[in-house]
Amino acid sequence: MRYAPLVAKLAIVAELSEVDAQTVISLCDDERLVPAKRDILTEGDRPDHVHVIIDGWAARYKTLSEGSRQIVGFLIPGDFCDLDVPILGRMDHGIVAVTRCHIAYIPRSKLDQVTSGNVGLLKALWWATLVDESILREWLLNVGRRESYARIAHLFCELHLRMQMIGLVEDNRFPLPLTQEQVADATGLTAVHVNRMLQTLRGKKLIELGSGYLTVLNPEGLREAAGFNGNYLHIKRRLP
Amino acid sequence: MRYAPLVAKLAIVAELSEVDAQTVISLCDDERLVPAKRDILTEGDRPDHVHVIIDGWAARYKTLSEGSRQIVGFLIPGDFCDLDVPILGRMDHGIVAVTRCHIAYIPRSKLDQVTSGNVGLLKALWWATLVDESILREWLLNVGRRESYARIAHLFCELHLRMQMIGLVEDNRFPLPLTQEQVADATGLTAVHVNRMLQTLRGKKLIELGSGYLTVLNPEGLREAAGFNGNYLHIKRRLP
DNA sequence: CGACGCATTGATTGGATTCAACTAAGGTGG
DNA sequence: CCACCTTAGTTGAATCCAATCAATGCGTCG
Repeated sequence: MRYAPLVAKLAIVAELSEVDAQTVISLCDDERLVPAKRDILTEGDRPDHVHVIIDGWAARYKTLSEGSRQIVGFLIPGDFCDLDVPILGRMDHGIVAVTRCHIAYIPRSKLDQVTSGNVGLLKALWWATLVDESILREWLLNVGRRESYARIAHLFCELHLRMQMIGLVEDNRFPLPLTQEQVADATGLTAVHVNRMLQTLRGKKLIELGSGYLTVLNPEGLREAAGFNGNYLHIKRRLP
Repeated sequence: MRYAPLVAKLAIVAELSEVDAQTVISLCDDERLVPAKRDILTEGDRPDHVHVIIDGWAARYKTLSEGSRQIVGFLIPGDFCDLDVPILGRMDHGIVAVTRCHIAYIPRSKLDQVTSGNVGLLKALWWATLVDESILREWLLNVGRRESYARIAHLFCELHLRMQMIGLVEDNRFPLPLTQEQVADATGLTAVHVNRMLQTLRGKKLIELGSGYLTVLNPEGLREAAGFNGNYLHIKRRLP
């Protein structure tokens, strides 16, 4: 059901009782729809809600004054957009909806109230933000030192694993609603070059990509091509 | 004095009373020396102390199996190495001493004890880790989308500002103990190319670099060359 | 002194960008 | 219902920024 990704994600680190799960779900009663390509949050914003992706994909991004864009993270169902705002004060980057998104708006006060009485849940939220940070380090390695081919393979390995964490992978196949330009912006390449590298990935029978889905034909081969090691995602529990 | 950087850094977000400052300093009584190029922490470690740089420079890094290295952050006096370990469980990257480093080893229990009774200090620590995350996003933009010349300029702008935050800049001049290879590893370039770009930066009279010091001759010019905007460092107080 | 680390310079190569054209798919409105 | 338009993906050719390979200078330290 629609909150399964969020609950599954938190359950990776926290012991969630049935009651806890219901508590989390009850926080998400104010849900709003954001169309694709619309900003969910803009640089400089001081939101007073915490935003959680219930359904759809979004991307954190930063831009250069001359116009080029770097995507600094993808947000999938169960991900929090702005847990850092109460401490940092304002968004230092934007978040844009990649697909149409269902977003839960949780009043900060309500969240504080729940977490102040539930250490496990609080820790799960910190875990989520620290894993985001760890992912950023890995992305920096990816963009800074991996060749373009491995770079794209690595991104796919990560998304594969993250989608698995929230139960959205079946037979190594999962929704991947990204355009080649978005992949380019995430990997520091151009769309044209991404296109070419995708073709070599297809040519080597590692992946099948099209109509919004990615099938990993050869998971071990893809990991090898990427030099992928998932430790940086800090998954503490066996995946379903 | 030797703890000034640490206190200055925390004071950027927290109201530190004289007593608070003394409390923080008293945490640092177990200080150890790490020679240059030695690992302070290695990937996979599960340290039971929190490590704080009292003096010297260090670098967070990740490596590819084939050998190339990406520096994912520089640590200067006042910086914490491993605040995330209690939540994540283990280091997902290494930290190496760039210069000889004086490191304070704070027992985790002792830190917990102090922060549990001092919300301001706790928030300051969270601020520090979230700013690290923000810096990572900016670095990703830097490596992914800025041209090599601007990339290096941007790094220097950031280090300039961060050194200012902890009171180590005089007349736009501050210690910069990095080799060109280390700058290369931080910017995703090669040492040879860094060398050439440094020369153009020098040629344009933006910087003077040598014998372990960087002088920013033209701060505004350097910021412009870099497309630098310091908001991502989330400095909430006027600098001294 | 010799060895080593670091900085510098030149010549060459190559991976990725740029520019441009073209196809395919999908949605919209007359 | 089909002409039109937009968006995404694909392909080719030319160009360029940064990497690579290689050699040299220079200071420091054992």
